[in-house]
Amino acid sequence: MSLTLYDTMARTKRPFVPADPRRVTMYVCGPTVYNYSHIGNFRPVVVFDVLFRLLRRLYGEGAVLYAANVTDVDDKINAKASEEGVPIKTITDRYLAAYNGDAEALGALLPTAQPRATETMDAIVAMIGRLVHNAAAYAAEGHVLFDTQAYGDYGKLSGRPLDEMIAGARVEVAPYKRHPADFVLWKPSKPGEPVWESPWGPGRPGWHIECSAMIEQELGLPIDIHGGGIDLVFPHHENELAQGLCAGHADGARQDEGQGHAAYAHYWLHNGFLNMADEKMSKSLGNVALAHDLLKQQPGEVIRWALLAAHYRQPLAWTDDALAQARNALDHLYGVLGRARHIDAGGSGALLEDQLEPLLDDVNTPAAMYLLKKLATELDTAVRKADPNASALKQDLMALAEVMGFLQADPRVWFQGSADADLTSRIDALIAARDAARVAKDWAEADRIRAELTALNVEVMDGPAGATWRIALASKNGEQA
RNA sequence: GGCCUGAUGGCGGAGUGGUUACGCAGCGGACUGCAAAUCCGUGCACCCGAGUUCGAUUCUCGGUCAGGCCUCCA
Repeated sequence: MSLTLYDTMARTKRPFVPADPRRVTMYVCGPTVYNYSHIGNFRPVVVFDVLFRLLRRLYGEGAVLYAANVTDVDDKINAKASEEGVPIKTITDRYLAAYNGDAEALGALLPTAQPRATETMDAIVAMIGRLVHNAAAYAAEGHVLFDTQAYGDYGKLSGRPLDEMIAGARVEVAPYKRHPADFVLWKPSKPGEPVWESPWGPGRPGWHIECSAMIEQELGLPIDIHGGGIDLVFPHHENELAQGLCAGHADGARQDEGQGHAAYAHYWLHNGFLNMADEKMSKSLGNVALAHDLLKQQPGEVIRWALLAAHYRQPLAWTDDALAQARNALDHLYGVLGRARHIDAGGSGALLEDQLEPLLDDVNTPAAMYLLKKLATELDTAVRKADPNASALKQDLMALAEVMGFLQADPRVWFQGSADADLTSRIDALIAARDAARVAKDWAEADRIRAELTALNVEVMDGPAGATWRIALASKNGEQA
């Protein structure tokens, strides 16, 4: 059983072979913490969480190192801090906590490392120093710039040869740049902004260098997998790659087979965008939906399902209907689990190859979800027929669900939704009374009680083992259940 | 202007050189005191043109449309 991943550099799917199966490394570009992140920002969080879980399943929990950075030095952070009249740490701590809270609600495991730029400053300065020493960077007017001419393969990842980019460049070129494509490694801080010491004068790092330094510090180069949104391919990842290689830590400049390229990351993975009405969701377009707000209206698992409903490289349209369908699918699965609650899943939880297969094929979550639903239907049938296979089916279902980060809640709790303990016991009493009326064939009373439950927004589902209930779906126009 | 993706039924969404998964919605049936839930069955699609091929939705080329990147945007 082997994993295949689509590598942006090779522009094709390649079998995944870690440099060291006892130490598999993955790095994903994380948030700039100056505000709440929108739901599109969480697509890579959820997608790479599935890959993280899958890798842990394949190589062992302790064998996978997953680092996701936190950019806590940035113009927007400075602006927010001065607006509120507080230190930047107040801002970054606040929004990092919110981000991690939202990620957790979406069922994402915490990465094994979450380095912050402010805590990586020594490594950043050291790496810039090596770039200058290697003549791959130069200081000019208080800035240090990466010399793109020093790296012959610049543009290879994104498929943009340097000369073409100059032709299409629309940006005004700063006078201190030797070449228009050169990018900032270090720059002076403006008055009042946070500042760090460096051999080139006080200032702060550019964005790209932070990721390379963190990777080197947290994971060591080269890494197995580097992930992020498709928009980061250029310039961010192109620049990371260039500076990372020229800083000379890739000892022996290992050549990747078939890539003809010294290694920085052996596999580059990029997720497609989440779109709002056919357009990219972005703050500048003003069409954002904050994960923080969505999580107040829907269980995180519903949002997670909707985020994984399309293959990670495909664009994903974000609509109310997608959320409703996600809710529907999960209700179905939890319904099956509720009916199978007396079945002991037992066993080792080992996954058979054919169950993991969709995920092994470039993390094909829609195909895996289809399998999840199929297993659930089989389990439901087996439970109804008292088939002894039910235990094995439940085990298979739960094992696949765990790798995908689904179905970890108790079915009863899932359907209770927003009901508190008080309401829950009241509903349970009504259900019991109605069951009694039904046994007595007092249909009028049974229907009266059902009407009462409906008024409480509770749906009743009769079954052989007695009635179960759930809080009804929020209506489509977004009302709270 | 340059570069890069994508185009599958009413909607969502996989996949394939030769009967096009599946979900939702629709329709029919089973079950049910009635409903709901569940189960079974069923109708509906591969952007256009050319090429390669015995055969193309799948491969190649061209076109159209849509989206993205070229601005420290997941």
